[in-house]
Amino acid sequence: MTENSTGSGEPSRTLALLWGEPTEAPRRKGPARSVTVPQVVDAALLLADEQGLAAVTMRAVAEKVGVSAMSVYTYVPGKPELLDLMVDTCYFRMTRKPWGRLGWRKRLVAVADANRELLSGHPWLTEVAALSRPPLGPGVMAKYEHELAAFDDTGLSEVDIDAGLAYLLGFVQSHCRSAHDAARSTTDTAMSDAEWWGANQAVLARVFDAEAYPRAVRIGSAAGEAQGSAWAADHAWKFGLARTLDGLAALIGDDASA
Amino acid sequence: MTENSTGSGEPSRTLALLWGEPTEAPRRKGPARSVTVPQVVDAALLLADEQGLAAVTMRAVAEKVGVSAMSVYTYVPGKPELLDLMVDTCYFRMTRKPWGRLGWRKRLVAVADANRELLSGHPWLTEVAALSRPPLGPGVMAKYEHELAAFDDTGLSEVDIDAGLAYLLGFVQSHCRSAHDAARSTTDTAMSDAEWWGANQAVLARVFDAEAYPRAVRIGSAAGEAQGSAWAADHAWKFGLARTLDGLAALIGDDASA
DNA sequence: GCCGTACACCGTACAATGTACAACGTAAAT
DNA sequence: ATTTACGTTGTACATTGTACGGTGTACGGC
Repeated sequence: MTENSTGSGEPSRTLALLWGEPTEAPRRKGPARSVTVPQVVDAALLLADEQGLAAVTMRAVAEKVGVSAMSVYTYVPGKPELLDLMVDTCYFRMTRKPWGRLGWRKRLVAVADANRELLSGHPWLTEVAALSRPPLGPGVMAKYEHELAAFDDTGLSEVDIDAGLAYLLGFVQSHCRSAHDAARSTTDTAMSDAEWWGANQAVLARVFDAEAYPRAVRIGSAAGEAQGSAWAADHAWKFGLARTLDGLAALIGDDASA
Repeated sequence: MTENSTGSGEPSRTLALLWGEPTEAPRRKGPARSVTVPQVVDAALLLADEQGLAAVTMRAVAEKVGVSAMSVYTYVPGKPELLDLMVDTCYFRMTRKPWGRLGWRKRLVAVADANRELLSGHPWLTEVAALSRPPLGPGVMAKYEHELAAFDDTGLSEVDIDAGLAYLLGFVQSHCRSAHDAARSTTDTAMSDAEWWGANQAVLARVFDAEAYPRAVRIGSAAGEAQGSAWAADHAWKFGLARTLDGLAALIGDDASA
């Protein structure tokens, strides 16, 4: 195990798990299973949401569902597959309202907002979810289908729709990852931005040639002061989303926006 | 240790390390140090570049520089700080040509290309480098200053320049992260895209309702076939970069591009 | 010249992780 | 009643970051 990467292991076994094992012969030989796969996944999700991805250990999940550590392996082939299931489950539970008569721009804003909300509720997703080659479960498929539909009336080619959606989601994921670990660095060091700046200022003053970095000093402090750190994330969001939509508008041709 | 997060520990100590310890009294009491901090960092960089971030263990670094595992801690407070040093060193070594008379669009393309090249040469950077609150070392500062200068004649406000740069870099990082772990998933499973698809097709055919996901099937296979997987990354790059620049152009006002 | 002290270095040890392995028990199939 | 397949579990191992204490070295003050 090298990393928290998703999507390793025997693929067909993983797929069967993701889709709920439809080949399940209802009667088996041995003793009855004491829990279910969704219970295991839910336990892992609870741990990740409440205490972060690092708290998702096989032993912790096992204890949460009330079995021994090794029993988890009878439900799930290993930790990477468990992560796949967690991701797909999160995707599956997103609410998906039909698009109705909204223009493409409002649709894409809705896609972005929904993904931002998802990643705010499950920050660990930014550390785990791969944009490319995700686990092909029902959640991923439903999400993909629904978000593709947001591009229905844009007139883009199929390849461009795929690329455009990936681009939009890439922005959201990148933003949320930054916002998330900015929030975490102020949280789990128990050190406010002001304190951190104060602690470093002494060293910086001794070592730092302000004349060598005029723009960095000017713009960095301007950006730093203007943004109360909590507000900063919101500003970056509005800025980035507007840029992203304008960039796509240049490709689509803005007929009926607003 | 929870994660490969950068930037923990006593901040002033880290800063002094980053800036090469200018308070260094040249003569000390005990025996001479057998190696130097840059040697330690270079060893770690070599490991990361050649065998991935997971190969950067304190023991491996120690062996590479020829000391015992615990001796590394006399050069570096801990692993997070070592990662900070690695990141800052990579940034510091980027080539920075003065911008001359290029228009803003070409400048931003150059910024994006340079960062893409950086992240291609050091893929582990996408797993470690935080866009927000990076280690304030000389490399980070020089890079920041140089890239801010690319916005010099755009007429943007200071806050917008900062946001615009972050937006551009966010795209590059997001793209390279996807490209990198797409490449890795075809590499380290020893399974080509074709094999992977073949292995999954049987299960998917049994479980998958093609009528439920018309767009996903159509667009997904269109995008999949059109892209020979190696070509896909390049296409996504060109697409995304064009969108990003168009998005910024909508803010800047395109006077003299090309 | 001598010695105390500060510091570099190192071996050992510990807690946490994913998971391989084998023993044990249970319930359906024969 | 015996076989057989499978769920459950305890133990064990390799790997990680790093805390701790011991050992030796070289400089500063006498």
